[in-house]
Amino acid sequence: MLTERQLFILRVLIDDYIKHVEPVGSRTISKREDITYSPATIRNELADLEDLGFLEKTHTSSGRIPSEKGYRFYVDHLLPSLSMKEREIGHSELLFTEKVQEAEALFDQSAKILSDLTNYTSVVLGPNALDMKLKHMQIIPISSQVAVAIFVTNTGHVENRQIVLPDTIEPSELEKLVNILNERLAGVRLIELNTRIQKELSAVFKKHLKDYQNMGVFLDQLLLWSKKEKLFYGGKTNMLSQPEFRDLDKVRPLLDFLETRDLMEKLVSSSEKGLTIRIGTENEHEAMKNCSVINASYTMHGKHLGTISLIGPTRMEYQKVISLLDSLSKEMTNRLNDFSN
Amino acid sequence: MLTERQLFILRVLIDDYIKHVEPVGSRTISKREDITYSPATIRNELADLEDLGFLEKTHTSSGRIPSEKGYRFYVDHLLPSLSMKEREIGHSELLFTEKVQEAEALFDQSAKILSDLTNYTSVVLGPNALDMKLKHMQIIPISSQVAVAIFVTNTGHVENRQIVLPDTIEPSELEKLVNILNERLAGVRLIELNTRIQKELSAVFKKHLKDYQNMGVFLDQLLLWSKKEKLFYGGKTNMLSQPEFRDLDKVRPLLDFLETRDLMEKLVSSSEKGLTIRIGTENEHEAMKNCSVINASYTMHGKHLGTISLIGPTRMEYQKVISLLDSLSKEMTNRLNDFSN
DNA sequence: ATTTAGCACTCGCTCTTTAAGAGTGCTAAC
DNA sequence: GTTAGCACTCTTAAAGAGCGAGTGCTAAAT
Repeated sequence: MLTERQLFILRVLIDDYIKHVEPVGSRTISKREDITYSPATIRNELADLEDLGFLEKTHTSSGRIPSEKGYRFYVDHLLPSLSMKEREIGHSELLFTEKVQEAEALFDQSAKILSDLTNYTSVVLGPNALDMKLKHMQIIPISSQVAVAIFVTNTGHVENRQIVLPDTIEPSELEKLVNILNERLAGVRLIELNTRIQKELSAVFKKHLKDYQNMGVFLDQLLLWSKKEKLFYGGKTNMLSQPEFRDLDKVRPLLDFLETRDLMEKLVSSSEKGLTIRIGTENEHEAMKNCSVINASYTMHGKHLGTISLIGPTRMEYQKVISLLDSLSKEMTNRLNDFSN
Repeated sequence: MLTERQLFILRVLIDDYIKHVEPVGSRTISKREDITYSPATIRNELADLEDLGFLEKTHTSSGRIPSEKGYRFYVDHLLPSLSMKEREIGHSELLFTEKVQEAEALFDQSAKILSDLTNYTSVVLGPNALDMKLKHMQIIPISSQVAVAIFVTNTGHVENRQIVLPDTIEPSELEKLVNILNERLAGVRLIELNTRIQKELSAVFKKHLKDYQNMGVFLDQLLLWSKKEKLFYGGKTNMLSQPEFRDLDKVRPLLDFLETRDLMEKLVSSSEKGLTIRIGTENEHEAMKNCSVINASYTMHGKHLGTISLIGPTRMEYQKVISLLDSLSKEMTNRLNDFSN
């Protein structure tokens, strides 16, 4: 268990390091007005904190920098109360240029705003369209063999794909099929269409469709969902201006990471509501070992839809960033719910 | 006018510089087997070529590097015949993983292949969907006030947007409107829909639609095209491994440029068929002053659809890249035309 | 009239040395 | 328990030496 003084010193040190991005020595800390101990005393405390794993040295006679454990402790126990939150909230409303009409524009702008305000990189993970409910579907033939299948969701999202029409299928049959699907499956989440069809509609098909046999492959093709959630970026290159990434060999993996969809999706996904912070190796990827990721989820009618995330160096300004992310995700939630009125 | 020998030396020098990315001195050139002159002679020629503006020095006693004018001359007059082209062509067919079904996947893969093969950055500018012809349109109400408008083109592309339904409009009227549009405007390019309606359909509307007056704003909203051509990237971060961009302050503007849609679109657009090369400042942007851009257009039924482009340092391997780009754009053209069979 | 050998000279790089500065850990005194 | 003092470590920046690549010019050779 840490003493009051240790807690205090740890917090002061991390605050200072976050601000100046340079190892902090005992003298620097002792210079603060609210500190009554001498540098020597502080040195002793620092040595203890280092032994406990909260601090590190860059070399034998350097000042201290926070370790990953230090940051974790700082984030969990030492963050100043989010009292300044109020001030920021007023802000974020103003930041959206004019009124944002479509959800995509909202996501895009949110990411941009966040990265502009923080100078870090931000990502918004869009809602998974496949979780939306089918409003209407349609198949529009393009040529004798190719058609476009279109699915409109209750949220106004449109999924579409090209499909190959089997030779055997007749236009009238196709129409019947579409009618059945629309009648029976409206309101079903896209992702569930497949199972619902198999469970409930084979009888109906058998009754109304002539060559039901050949339909199987066609239906599979029609309902083979592949698209992933969309990602909206802000400040992709901001990492380049962070002092700890001044080195090309260190930024490269990071930028490559940002460009790799799968990794980003995994990084930024979080089923949890609210706010999660992952520090350094907690992100479980080499390229992210010097970064922290903060995910905040936005919702619609209380349901988790997606996340807005910030990626920055481990010594990011947690306090500022957290309150920002918190208010921004709430603002997104508000606006999204406004859309649906 | 340059002498034979000057031409020869200029070409050898640029070839060497492109290969080794280091200033080339007289000794290096004289060491080549097919050179019979002494370093001193070459020094004289080099001085002349420098006076003529084809070469530069990095400092008073360094070897020479090509100037922008030098590269331009090299590209225009000195490029070895594209005899190796044949060899590459066989290649590019094989490089596509399995069969590519949709156009988007083709563009994406082409960009990836190109950047993998060159280690530079590549961009494919997708076709402008607004140049495609309307196959079918539809308006699907989501709520009492919001609807989704969907336009399917003859190429199977789907454009969609959300629109606000005026209170005054009745469902039956909406249906009529859509029917009229589909009957009268099938085969018209999306971009032209607006003018066609204004020119030819006002009479029809007046006849069939009740509140034709209020329709104006609604139609404007419906046909307000904003989407731009899509961009597909490959090797976005490849520039980081180019020796001339080892410096962070030099890459930063470049990467920022790559992320700026407007600039990229302008950079990569070219109405010309075939292949265009822009070197350094010819790209008319500070961030691109040390880069060359090569655009190759791909077509469908002989019509220019879009471009596949390569962005690399001015000392890129023009020969290799040009032949690659040439065959790749042709391959894209082939495959696109196959789709439409 | 070219071409070439020779040579002095210029830069850029790398390596070493030096000195200054920041910071630590330890000891002994307060 | 706290602190002053001090030896020691490590980093950084600056200065200087030496090397190598390359040039430009001159004078001789072809």
